[in-house]
Amino acid sequence: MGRSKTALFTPSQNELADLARALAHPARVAILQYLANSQSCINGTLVQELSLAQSTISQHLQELKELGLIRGTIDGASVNYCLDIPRWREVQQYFQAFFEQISEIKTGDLCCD
Amino acid sequence: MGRSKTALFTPSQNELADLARALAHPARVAILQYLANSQSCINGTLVQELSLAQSTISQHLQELKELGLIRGTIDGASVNYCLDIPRWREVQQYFQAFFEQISEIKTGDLCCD
DNA sequence: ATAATTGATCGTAATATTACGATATAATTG
DNA sequence: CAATTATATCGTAATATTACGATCAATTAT
Repeated sequence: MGRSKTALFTPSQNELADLARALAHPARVAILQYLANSQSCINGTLVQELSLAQSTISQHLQELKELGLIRGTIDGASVNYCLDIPRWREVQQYFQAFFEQISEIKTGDLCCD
Repeated sequence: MGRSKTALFTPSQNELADLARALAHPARVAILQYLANSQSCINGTLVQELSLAQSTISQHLQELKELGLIRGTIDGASVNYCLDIPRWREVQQYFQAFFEQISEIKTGDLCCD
């Protein structure tokens, strides 16, 4: 974030920004969609699906994991990644609240219309 | 984006990622909230509101403008910034579609529960 | 016309992200 | 046990973002 200024903003603003950052890369969007559609959600499968290096995908997975959006459970030599559904609903709420807050505004209220 | 790989992803994935990137900084979240709540939405007011340099805020405003999320109309020496409501609804739809796509999945479908 | 105000743009430093190959770790197979 | 497979982590280069001061362009006020 350049020289970091997170302290200037509310926890809620920082939280939304963090969640948005999770979706702010097409590879992570693709990963989430793939996990949503697939029963066999393992890292290896993703490497074939997206054409990115294994280490790159692992890195993206870690980021999603840190934000709690996905969970990984060890299954022998491989890892089963899947969406964390409860957390996901929470995130959806967060975005929805933001969007509602914004679109509450009636067109007539705006200064430049 | 490091070495850019946008060509690997669908237009839809890239579009969502771009929109998410717009929200991926607390200053921009704050700007959008402020514009939503305020009738007097001018750049100068924002500089007092957020404590960031004028040039920094201008930069954030340009980013939001490029994505069509806000519009600026010149009003004498100053500029009136406001949300682009129609575009905003479009964006909301975009996110909503994504969230619905994700949460269509029933818990039982997942491999690691 | 000059000065003051407003906002955009430029240049640049600090920092963060993205991507990859190489290597490490852990489980599985032969 | 050695080889293989699956994933994580490290190191690092390329690129992008964030932030600021300085400056420019336009408008308004004196």
